[in-house]
Amino acid sequence: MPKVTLQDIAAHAGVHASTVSRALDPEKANLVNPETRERVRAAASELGYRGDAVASGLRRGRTNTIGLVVADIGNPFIAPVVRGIENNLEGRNKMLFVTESQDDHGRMSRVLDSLLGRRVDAIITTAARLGDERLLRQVAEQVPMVLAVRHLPGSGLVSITHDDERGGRLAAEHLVQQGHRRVAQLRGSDDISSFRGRGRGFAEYVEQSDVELVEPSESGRHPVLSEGRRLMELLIDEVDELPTAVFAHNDLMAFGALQALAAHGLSCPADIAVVGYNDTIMTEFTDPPITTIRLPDYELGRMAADTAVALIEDDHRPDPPLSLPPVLVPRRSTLGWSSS
Amino acid sequence: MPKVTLQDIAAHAGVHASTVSRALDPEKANLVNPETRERVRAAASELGYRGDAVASGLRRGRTNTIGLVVADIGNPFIAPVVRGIENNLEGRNKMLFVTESQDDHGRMSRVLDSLLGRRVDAIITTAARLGDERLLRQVAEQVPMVLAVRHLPGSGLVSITHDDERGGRLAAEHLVQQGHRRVAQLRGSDDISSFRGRGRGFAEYVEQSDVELVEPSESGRHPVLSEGRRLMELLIDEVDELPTAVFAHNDLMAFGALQALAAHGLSCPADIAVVGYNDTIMTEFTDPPITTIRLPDYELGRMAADTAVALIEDDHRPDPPLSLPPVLVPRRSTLGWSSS
DNA sequence: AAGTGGTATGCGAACGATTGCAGGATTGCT
DNA sequence: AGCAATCCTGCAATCGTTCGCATACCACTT
Repeated sequence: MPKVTLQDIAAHAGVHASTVSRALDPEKANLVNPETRERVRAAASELGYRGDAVASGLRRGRTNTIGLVVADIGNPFIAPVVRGIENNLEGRNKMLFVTESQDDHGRMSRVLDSLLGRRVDAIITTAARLGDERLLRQVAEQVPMVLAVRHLPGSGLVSITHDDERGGRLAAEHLVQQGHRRVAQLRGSDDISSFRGRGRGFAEYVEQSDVELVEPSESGRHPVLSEGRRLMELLIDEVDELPTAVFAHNDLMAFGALQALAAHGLSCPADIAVVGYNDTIMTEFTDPPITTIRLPDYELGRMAADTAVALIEDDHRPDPPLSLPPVLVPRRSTLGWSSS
Repeated sequence: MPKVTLQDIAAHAGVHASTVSRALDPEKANLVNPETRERVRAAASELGYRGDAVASGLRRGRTNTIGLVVADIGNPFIAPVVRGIENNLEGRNKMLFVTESQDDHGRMSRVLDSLLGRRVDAIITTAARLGDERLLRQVAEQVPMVLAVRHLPGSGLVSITHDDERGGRLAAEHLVQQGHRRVAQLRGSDDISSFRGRGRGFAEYVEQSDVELVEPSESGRHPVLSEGRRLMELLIDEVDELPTAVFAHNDLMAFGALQALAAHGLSCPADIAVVGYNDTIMTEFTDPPITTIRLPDYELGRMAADTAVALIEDDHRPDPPLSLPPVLVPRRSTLGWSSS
């Protein structure tokens, strides 16, 4: 089957290609005589016509595509965000280019360039890191851009994030309520806004509650299991008196902490309670199941897509940077502890 | 910044646009005088030229894009496959459209249509189900297509999969070696080739080893936790004598089975050993950790991309349908059992 | 009969890059 | 000096759609 074009239909229906174009465009179908319109549509479906989005994109200067840059496609927290974006776009018949920055500035720069070359109508990225400001702002001058999940404070870029400060506070609140008087936190990477938010929210609440806060001397380089274990070990080495609870900046690190505790003969929650972040599916399966913070990831994805589309359609930015509320999910890793 | 075109560079460098096009195309750069070539390149980078992939795509009939259809973006087994594809393509400066079929034939048909309209150079799908043959074959006539992970036996479509039959056999072999004489399996969806393969490989090996095979009267509708639990309950209800080991068609179902066992006061592995499939990260965290089958997902993604590119470049299909070898990862859910 | 307004269609020039063809300039050879 | 080969560049058409403009037709009004 050689591809069938507007010309073919035009010939088949005895009209000019431009008429076919109009007849097939819902926006302009009213400009063409109902009778011809029907004839054209019949011809189109008979020949199996399928518009050429590339040609259309060139002519209109709108491709109906959106570019997405994520740090790591394999990251389980990100998948629901991507789903949210895709599902939203599918309904608007736009398509999504997915790329990976791997938390590498150079690679980020390259994929952004590729996306611009592809003439995407907008770019969404969940991969922003402190230090990317200049690059991202420059891109944002050329195409509507939305920061999702991670944002860049003070950059003026449109963003839609989880309220991580509140998430950190929820964790602290929960621990304080359980009676803990000395708590610790294991931080994720310093150059990622979402971890900073968690850290700030947690620390602020703890301080204002007159509870002691201890921390290891380092932050996690990457928010992975081994880093959780390492930081927990570090903490055990460094402090004189152990905390009775630990807030890990994500579930993987929480599990790493659990391993470190076990290795030192400490039990959770009896000796030390543990809170994670993200409500990854694994938190239900661990022993003990881990108390964690649940985030509306899918919803965030949908909203990021909404925002991108809004930016495309009317070039004005939605006013307040949006942030979505997290929820605490209590499980045995904190519920079994009791001050004695 | 209004976009800069070949014309702009041409004007700036005092040559014709076609010369600019040649100078900038690595393939044809040798056709143009080294001196002019330099002048053109200088002008291009000075003006910040960035080719228009849309225009180029229209003219060349090649968009350097590939479409991917997955069943569920959130599925943790799929993420590494997507990464493999994306990482491979990134190096060839092609981009990936990602779409979701949600295991729905109608939706699959719609997204394939969209992809065709976008003039992708090839389509990769990990979402093929029995019953999709006609649709997929029809699409394959219009654009190179690769089935990944799931294939359609007898369809003649190019595919690259895991060797699930072997995976099933590995599970059986392991259990038989451990001394089990009566085993069961909890099947995933019937209309997905990878589950069928597991089922066949397992059953064949079990039979030829003169070990008794019992199964619940149903297969899982979706391969999820609740189905694993349901099938395990069903099995416990239905059989006179319980098996001493169960092969669940994926890790989630395995964990569901674990829950059902616990609910009936049965312990794993002492009473019943459990094997999962996929080596999802959760299998390490459960209690007990679950023996499972590990698959080279990322590698499969890379190879799927290779195959797609090969099909694009020379239209002949690589001869044998490829399938990649799985590996058994033994953990406590089977190692602690012993015949008495 | 001339003028006005509306509707339905055709015409042709874009969008930006690519490429077959042709021709001008240069070089080498006899 | 004459001729061919080689190298480099320009010309113009093309990919498939879209859209501003012009035009043709019809129906009314005055």
